Amino acid sequence: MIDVRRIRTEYEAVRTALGRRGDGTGELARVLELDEQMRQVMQERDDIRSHVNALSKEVGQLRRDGDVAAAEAKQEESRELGERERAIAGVVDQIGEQVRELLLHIPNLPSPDAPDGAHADDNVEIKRVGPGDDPAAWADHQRVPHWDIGTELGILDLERAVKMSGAMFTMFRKQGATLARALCQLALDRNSDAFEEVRPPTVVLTETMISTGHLPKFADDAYHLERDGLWAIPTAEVPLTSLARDEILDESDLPMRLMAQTACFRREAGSAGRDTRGLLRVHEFDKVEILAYATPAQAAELHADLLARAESLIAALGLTYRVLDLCAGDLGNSSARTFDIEVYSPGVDQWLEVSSVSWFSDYQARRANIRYRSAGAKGTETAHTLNGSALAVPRVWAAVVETHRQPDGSIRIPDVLLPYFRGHTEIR
RNA sequence: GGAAAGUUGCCAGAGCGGACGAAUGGGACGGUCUCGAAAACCGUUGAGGCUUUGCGGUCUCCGAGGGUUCAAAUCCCUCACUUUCCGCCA
Repeated sequence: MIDVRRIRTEYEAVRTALGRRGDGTGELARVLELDEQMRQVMQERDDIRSHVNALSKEVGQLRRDGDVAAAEAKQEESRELGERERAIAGVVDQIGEQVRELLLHIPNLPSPDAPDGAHADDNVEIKRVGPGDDPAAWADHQRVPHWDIGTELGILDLERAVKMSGAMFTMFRKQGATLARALCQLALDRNSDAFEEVRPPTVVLTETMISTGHLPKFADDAYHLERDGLWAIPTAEVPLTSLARDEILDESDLPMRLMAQTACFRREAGSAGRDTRGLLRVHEFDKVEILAYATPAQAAELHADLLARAESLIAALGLTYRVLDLCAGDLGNSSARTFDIEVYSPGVDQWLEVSSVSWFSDYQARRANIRYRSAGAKGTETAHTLNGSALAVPRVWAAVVETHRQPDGSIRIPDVLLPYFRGHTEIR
């Protein structure tokens, strides 16, 4: 949520920044108008309340003095004011709700550092490691899609997953299941130097989904357990961001770094028919997320660190990848700046987005009411939040299997995963 | 799922219609004393909105929401959570 005061005081700048997203600045003018109106009515309400409070004190005094007649006169006066107060207070509340509703739908301001652009095509590649999609770099035995490899080796059983749960659900078996687990374990182990491991709930309240910006705008993308008013999380970002909701952190505790492996659930409502084969787009998958709460001053350095950590994992798995600086028009709703890591996977001959590392400035923290207090300073400030996928299983699983397929059809297990493979060095 | 008790500031805990944003104790911070520290003593110590160049003014918040009243931490209703007991259970 953007700070209303910022809309009030820097209207043009906010409008211009939002304009860079390309999807219009819609209700911004309406917010400004309602806010103006609300402050006026609020002032009026507070004046009446002040008057009522004063009268009530006088009534108390008069009654103690035994002057019942005078007290009753004051009561009558106060009663009339009370009626007006109720009416005006109702208007304030109503406008307030309207403003909040509008604000919840307005996306975050892109960072000035985010490149210009309207579409994914305008994202800026800032780094490439390995051969990427150079056709000369890949052998025929690597040009087999993971669903074929998985079936051949008996490590991926999509048919039975569909029997249980329907299309776009998956099931790993044997060494395939081991690989899925090993990837998560590796991601957690490599970040345990600086991140606290958390195992949060995967089913959460509406308020928890609102805090990160997943609701109210994107309700169609999430699984909803209506009977209990709960939502299945699309990412561990959701519970981890609410961990500190409505709390005031100590500046000395910042940055606060958390990581969690959870199942992630996505309805993929808007992407029917795309990437339906194999593991590229699925309804449920495991992911290790790394997240930080920070002061504004710490944010840039942390953002770079999260990216470096996500990147080093991909590199350690021997995958070829590129890093994209997302343009303003392609940023997620809540993000001010995002770097994506895409792995090139030779079997499917595609760049796969495997990680998204974002800085949300104070957008989520304001929704979630997460503040911090500096030693000695008066009052509190809104914190910043950042997060990134350290490792999302299905696409990385696919890339590992396709990249490391040997001429004899077996899969070489990357060295960093060997500790989790009970002595095996290959999948066959 | 059933029953009982509870939810007040950083913590403990009082208050049970009017002088209560809230006693008291502890903690933390600052000061006096001291070569320094401890002890003692003094002081400060919640969050937020609107307004103001500033001093300040004003409103809201005692789990949440509603109600009664001139006036609610205090009375009434609903809900959530916590603890204990019973039931069920990986």
